[in-house]
Amino acid sequence: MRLFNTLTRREEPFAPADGKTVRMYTCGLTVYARGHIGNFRTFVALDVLRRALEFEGYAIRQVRNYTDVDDRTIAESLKARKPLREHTQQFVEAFERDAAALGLEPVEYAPRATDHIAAMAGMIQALERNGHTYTTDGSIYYKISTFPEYGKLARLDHAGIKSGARVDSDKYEKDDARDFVLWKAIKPGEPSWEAGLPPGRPGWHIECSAMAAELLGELPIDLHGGGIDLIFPHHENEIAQAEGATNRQFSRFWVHVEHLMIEIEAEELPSSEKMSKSLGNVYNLEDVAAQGFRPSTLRYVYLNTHYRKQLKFSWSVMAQAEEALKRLTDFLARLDALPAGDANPATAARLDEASAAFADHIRTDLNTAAALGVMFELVRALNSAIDAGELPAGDAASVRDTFERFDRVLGILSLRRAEEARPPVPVEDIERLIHERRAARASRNFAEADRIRKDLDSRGILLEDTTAGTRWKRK
RNA sequence: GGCGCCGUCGCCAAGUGGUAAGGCAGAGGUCUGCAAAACCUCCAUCCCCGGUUCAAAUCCGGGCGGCGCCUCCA
Repeated sequence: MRLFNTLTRREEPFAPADGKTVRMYTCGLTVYARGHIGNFRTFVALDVLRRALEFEGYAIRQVRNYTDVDDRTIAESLKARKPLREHTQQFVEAFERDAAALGLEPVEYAPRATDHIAAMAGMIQALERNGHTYTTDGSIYYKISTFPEYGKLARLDHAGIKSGARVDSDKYEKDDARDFVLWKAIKPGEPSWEAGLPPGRPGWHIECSAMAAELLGELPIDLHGGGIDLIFPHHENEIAQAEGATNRQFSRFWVHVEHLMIEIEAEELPSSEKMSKSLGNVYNLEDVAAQGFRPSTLRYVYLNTHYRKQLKFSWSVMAQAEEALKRLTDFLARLDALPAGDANPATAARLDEASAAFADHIRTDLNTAAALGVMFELVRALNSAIDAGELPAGDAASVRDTFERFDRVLGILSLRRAEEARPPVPVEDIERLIHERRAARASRNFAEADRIRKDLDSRGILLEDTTAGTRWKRK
């Protein structure tokens, strides 16, 4: 497996340190609002990474956290006049629903930051012992000047950070503009913890360092991932914390996923901007459904672009993906109606070739777009073989196996299948109507046959007549 | 102002030194009660200008355009 490592800005061979289990930490959602499809691009990309590593035969121990205490979660819970925990709970649940809808595999640990305050306090105390901190007005800060390697991930030099055009908006007093807060002093109306520190609450960055070390064991962990916007300051600060506290490397590999972009309307020149809550240009899974699309289609859109490239999202792209996905599922459905006969030796060769090419692309920094291309080339070859009468039923199982193997990494076909299992019309009704329509067609009552098809069509079910009978699918 | 990424067919998108994957859309054809699906054929020389090389979409330089980070952010 070759992966692009942000630490070195190079593609490098990746394997877990112990050769067996990948210990990975991926930054999750800040639960002050429902996650949008830009957030989920990252989560799906990291899910594919997880699946690809499993495909390689590794076991996985993954942490994906919920940030449930920070300025925004607190502000929103105050606004909603709800306790912090209660307010964030609904977004944790929404995330879990959305994640399942997009076919994300469950992770081993999905901790909420507020359940791990003690681990954070412990790391802050270790940083104090190592001389990396100072306290001002009850808040504890990380003194960057004590960590010479600061900036090694983001590759920002000190001068660059200082001369930034923006003014630091943090209200707390810091010695140096680059210093960041580890623990914020208690403020009226805000939740606080003690945990052996002055009453207060954790800064944003400490949770990830602390939970990674607590849940994944000895540092360094194998891999840390997240959205590209987290490189600085979040991941840079995580490194300073974990390495300052333990004097060990934090993570061997860093993987970052590019943004999902959305077009800016009413601009003469084609331009776009990242989807983000602060820009107010977000769509979530509910909006996707309202446009008539299923989560599997979105997952396909995600995989059609390499994870390190900005993804140009639009509803037109979704419609294109839906058609592409149908081509795949239509092909798989054709496999059910193959003529009897023993396996054709040519099929196995074709399958092996495609499997090798597919694995090769996935192993090369997770090139899912190229891997999809392999899949479609195989579909065309096999469709041709069916038309030529060269793909007998004896080949069906191995063909299906091959696509199932691809899908263990992509997670698209199984997701679509799960969606199909809940069609808008009960399956018994569909089958009854197909039966009635067959009788009508047998007696050449085509008007009635067409009426039944139109009726189902209006309810979201398409009927297709094949030599092996009539089959149905969702629109 | 600093750091970095990107610009490939109408749309989405692989390819990063050896002569342009794939999907969608489109055109023509085969098949078909109709419809669909499928198949066949057609459909780009890679933003512009220089340079390096036997050979460049791929490397270098300069433009033009888009985007991100430097502040909360997936």
